[in-house]
Amino acid sequence: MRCDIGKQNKDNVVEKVVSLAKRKGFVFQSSEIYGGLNGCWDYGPLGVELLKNLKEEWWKAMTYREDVEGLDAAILMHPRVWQASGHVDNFTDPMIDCKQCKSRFRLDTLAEQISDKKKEKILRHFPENLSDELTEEFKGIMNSDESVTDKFTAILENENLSAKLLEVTNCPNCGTQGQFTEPRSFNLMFKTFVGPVESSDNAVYLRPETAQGIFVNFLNVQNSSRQKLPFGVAQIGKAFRNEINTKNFLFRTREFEQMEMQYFVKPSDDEKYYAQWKETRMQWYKDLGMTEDKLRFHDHPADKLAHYAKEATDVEYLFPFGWGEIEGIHNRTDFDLSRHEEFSGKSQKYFDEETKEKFIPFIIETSAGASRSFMAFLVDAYNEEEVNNETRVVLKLHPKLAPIKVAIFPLVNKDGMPEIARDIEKGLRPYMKVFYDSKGAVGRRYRRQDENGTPFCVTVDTQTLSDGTVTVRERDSMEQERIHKDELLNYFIVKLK
RNA sequence: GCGGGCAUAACUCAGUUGGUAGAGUGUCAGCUUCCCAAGCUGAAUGUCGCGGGUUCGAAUCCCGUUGCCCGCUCCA
Repeated sequence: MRCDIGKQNKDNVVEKVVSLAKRKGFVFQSSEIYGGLNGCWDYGPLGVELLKNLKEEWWKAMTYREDVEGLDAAILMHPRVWQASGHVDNFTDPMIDCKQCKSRFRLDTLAEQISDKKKEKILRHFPENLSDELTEEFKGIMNSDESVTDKFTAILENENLSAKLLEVTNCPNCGTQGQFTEPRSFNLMFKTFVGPVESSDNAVYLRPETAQGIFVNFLNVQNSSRQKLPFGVAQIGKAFRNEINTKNFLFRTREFEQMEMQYFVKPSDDEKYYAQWKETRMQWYKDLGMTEDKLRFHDHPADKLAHYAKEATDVEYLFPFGWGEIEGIHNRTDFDLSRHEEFSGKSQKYFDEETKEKFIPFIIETSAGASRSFMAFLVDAYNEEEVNNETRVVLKLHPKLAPIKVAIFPLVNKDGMPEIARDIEKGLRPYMKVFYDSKGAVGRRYRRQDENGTPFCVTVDTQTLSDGTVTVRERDSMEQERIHKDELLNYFIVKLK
């Protein structure tokens, strides 16, 4: 019972944020007037500012330093890139469902869920009912030196034998036989075509990650920037994955934006820089005001690492629906550059002047989700407070992230106050995103800005007319101080630094 | 992809046994207001997600579809 109530409250937060996001212009559903497009979202006037600020903070933190260069690679890349990266082969998940108990299994891990004894038994009886041709294929696999699990998996992944084996395999969950659906294969990459003709000869993919654009430019960047190891290359850009399920607002979408930095190091330095970047990246979220208690590392256990990784951890944020990854930090070893060297035939080695050694660098990857961070910052900022027996909705966004930095009001819309307020607006506008409002009661205007996350409101009142000072109201504390209008620009520049 | 829930104004929702839609909030215009959203007057807004069907008549019943949420699954 208590659980259910808790869940309801949690769900409400996401719903409230989605509702607020639409109402105030942060996020709209893609193609909404046509009924929407699954898993795609548009950023509205305030959302695009928040997203831009978020990316800018990342860009400054990650590239305004001696040892990191920026890059913006094309979304479309040579198809061989994705063969080298492993995405063509590994980015697919053939899956089956048990019609009886509705359990779903990945074909490549199904064998692990069945005992060796059982598998041997199934395989022993399997040759029955096979055509001669298939029997040959079957024997070929069985005569290898692989483990029984690998043999079983090999047959499951064999186009001709798979269905036959599934017929005689029991569901690991409910034990029912012969109730598996056909394996469905999903390649999570979006495919399209270069040029006017749609044929497999000119198929290309929308990149499923920005990282490969960095890897293939490793030597270009290194040569042109004269960088020496260790150094990094950073990039912000869209990536696309044809996810089976989209979920949780901006958290799992088919089109999303990444902020990735690949740090090239001597192989012997990998652990040092992996640890260093872990801390640096975690601190970034904290510095931008994300609640510390809702941040943690989730280290990947050694047996669950991706094929390219030696070490991996996620920076996770406690969303209303649970912990979710907002950034991955990986030690990718020399996997990527070695693969590209192999597939392109172009040496990717680095020559170390000091030791006179030639080697392929290791890569420490920091891969942050811009869209996911956006959602995390938004959810984290959402607050409802009781003020004078009323609920105040306020987005406590860090001033650096806030879409609008300063709102400027005349206390009343007469007596020369609007003119002064307009002058103040004009003076600040070239330096920061400002907003002018003269409509309705001033309290209402304050609350409206609270919902937008605007950290400061300037109000021109009667006293301004005589001594030139205005009130500056701070969003979170709702406290005011008087500042001379000519000091405002400096005041805010310091506050927003 | 499976199962469940939901879909009515910008937002949150109401809509009785089928008779062509309402409220609150918000928005806009004006008045009032010297500092924290509920003062006054007035106004705009919906082919009731979309497409079929049943019916004299569908927001309401049936089928399909799309989207969102939850669970499972998945997330190299």
